[in-house]
Amino acid sequence: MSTILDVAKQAGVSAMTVSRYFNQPERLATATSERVRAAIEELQYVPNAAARSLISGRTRTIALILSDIANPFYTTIGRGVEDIAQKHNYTLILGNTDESLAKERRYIDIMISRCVDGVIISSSSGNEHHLELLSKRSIPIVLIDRTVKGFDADAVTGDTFTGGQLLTRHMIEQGYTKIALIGGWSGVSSLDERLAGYRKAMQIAGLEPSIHPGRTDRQSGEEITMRLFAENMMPEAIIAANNYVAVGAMVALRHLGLRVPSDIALATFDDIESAALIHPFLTVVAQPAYQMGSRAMEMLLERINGYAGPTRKEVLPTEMIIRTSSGAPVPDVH
Amino acid sequence: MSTILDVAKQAGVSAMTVSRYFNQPERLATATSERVRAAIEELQYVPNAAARSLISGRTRTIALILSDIANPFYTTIGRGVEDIAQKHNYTLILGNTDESLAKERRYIDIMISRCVDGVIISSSSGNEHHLELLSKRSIPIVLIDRTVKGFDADAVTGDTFTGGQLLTRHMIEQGYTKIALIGGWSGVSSLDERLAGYRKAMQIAGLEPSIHPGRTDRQSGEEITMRLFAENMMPEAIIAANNYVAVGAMVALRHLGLRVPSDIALATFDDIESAALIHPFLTVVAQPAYQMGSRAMEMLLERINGYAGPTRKEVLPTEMIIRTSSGAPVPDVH
DNA sequence: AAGATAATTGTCAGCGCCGTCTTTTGCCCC
DNA sequence: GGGGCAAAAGACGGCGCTGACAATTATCTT
Repeated sequence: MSTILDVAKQAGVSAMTVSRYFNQPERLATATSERVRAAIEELQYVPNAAARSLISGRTRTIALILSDIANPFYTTIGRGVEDIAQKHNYTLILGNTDESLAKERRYIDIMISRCVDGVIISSSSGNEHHLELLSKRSIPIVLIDRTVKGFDADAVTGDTFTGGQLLTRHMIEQGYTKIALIGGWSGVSSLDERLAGYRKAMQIAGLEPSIHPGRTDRQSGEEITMRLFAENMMPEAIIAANNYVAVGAMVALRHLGLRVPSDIALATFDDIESAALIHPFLTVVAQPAYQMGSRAMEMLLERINGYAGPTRKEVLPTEMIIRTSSGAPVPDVH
Repeated sequence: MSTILDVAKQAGVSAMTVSRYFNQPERLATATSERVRAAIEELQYVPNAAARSLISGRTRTIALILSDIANPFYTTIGRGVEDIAQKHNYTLILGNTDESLAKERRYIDIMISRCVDGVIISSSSGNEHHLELLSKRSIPIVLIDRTVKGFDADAVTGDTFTGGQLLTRHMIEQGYTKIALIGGWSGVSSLDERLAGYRKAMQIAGLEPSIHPGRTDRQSGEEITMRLFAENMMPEAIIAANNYVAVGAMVALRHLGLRVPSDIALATFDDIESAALIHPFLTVVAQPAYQMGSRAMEMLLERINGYAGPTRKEVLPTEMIIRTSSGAPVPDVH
């Protein structure tokens, strides 16, 4: 609407003086400052961010790129990122990729074009090609939840290898021997780690792994579970690659008339907190999603503010929460 | 990094020609076009969005301002908005207000400063003051989930008055007479409507309403429920103002050693889909959150693209989903 | 083949703001 | 009261891009 020049005219000063009102207020005489303030208020002037960042090259904007902004795990991450961003006067751009590399690629271009000051991304990529585009332009990146092979950057992840191992061992301790791992695919670090943890625990126990990859969404969990029984695999326990796969599995099991945990045990990764509070049911390896988000944002801010040291890989501890779905006696209401 | 001038030099043309490559490609000779394309590729040129919008005044950005981006109801709305935005090449800025008018106000300034092309907002405001700032600058607004008294704008809401009435009547039909409404506060349209629906149903049945306002978060639901029993109100049924309040109520009830629905019935608004799929438990009045989001974005796009007709108020139907928490015999697994 | 028309490309200025440098003003001291 | 200095305010250009118009080239027409 009104520009800096309008304000200047109104206050009877030069545009530069108005600019200083915002950027170096201590350099203005009190009387001038007050005149400018009044003019700004009267004209309801708000500086144009585009013009500012055209000069500064900075936008006080960061991008958060996730595969599904409706998944409680990611929204909790988002909440963590936003809280810190807001505290530091950064604005958040949100991108949803649906695990599509093409969409991810598109967002990268948008981020470049918009000169975001930094990017937090949970990349579906096995290779690193896209992300190089950002770092080539020295846009700081923090990887979250998933690392990318061959691409070195700050990263915040959960210790999902240990989580996978614990979860599998827990199932074994319940006396199950036919334990199937369903959903997820190779190439995505967090899923690979879960898989590795599962394999290790199975191997130690001398059990045959039974791996059924797919995607990470609900439908995939449903399909794989249905297939499992259609093909007469009849596992005694299912470990789902993530929360949505578990939800899909539950739907399928109900469909099949199977009761959890009496007919079959189920466990997964990434807690759905609201569901657990309503009804503590799913045994999970929970990752500290909020903390992952806030920590990632903090690390990004450090980079934005000039930290140029070696990349940092923060692996946050995961926590196994035993509830009823895995068939264990639950010590207490959690 | 590289500017349009670098590309122009590289391709041996003027900057304007490069600009046309993006904006009016049909006006370039094929050979020129190809030379420009090559130069762009070689330099990995990406146009600077700030410079563009400085001229055009448009940013292909819209803002989504919600009270809690981690609440499944709002994230589903967000997903709906994002899907449509992405399809039309719009980028999403996210704002989280925690029901704070101050934060809401701050975001409004940020939106103005960033020249967003439109705003979708679920305002916590009873009065309309902030939003006028946007409309004064002719930034299109679509209200979502909540309307604002005295402020006329396009709006997408759920029919939560009818929902509230149905839910209350449902409780009454289960034979409950002491039915408490908890959480939420006056001034927020969607909560007021729920309240009105509740009142009406209670009145028709000749029952005494029992209203215990608060906030919309989990903690509030927990506190109010605890207080209800501390003060010996002993309701037979609780209707929570929204999903998070219900989650809080569940936590409190479990704490109190009460079983739902045998000791007390519970129902609420806004489904938590993943929770329901894991375990169909909470009776709810569900709003079509995804559709609300996508519809709001579509309406916003129409405004952005010049629609200047009268404001539209879309009230989407809600659906009562009867599950076990309300004590009704559940017809079938839902 | 000259003039007219259309297609293609270029020039220049300016969007709103701020960095840099220059000018003006106010103040102090002897 | 004038010289010297610091504080305060202004002038100017340019960030990267595109709109409006101008200039150039190609394509027709008769």
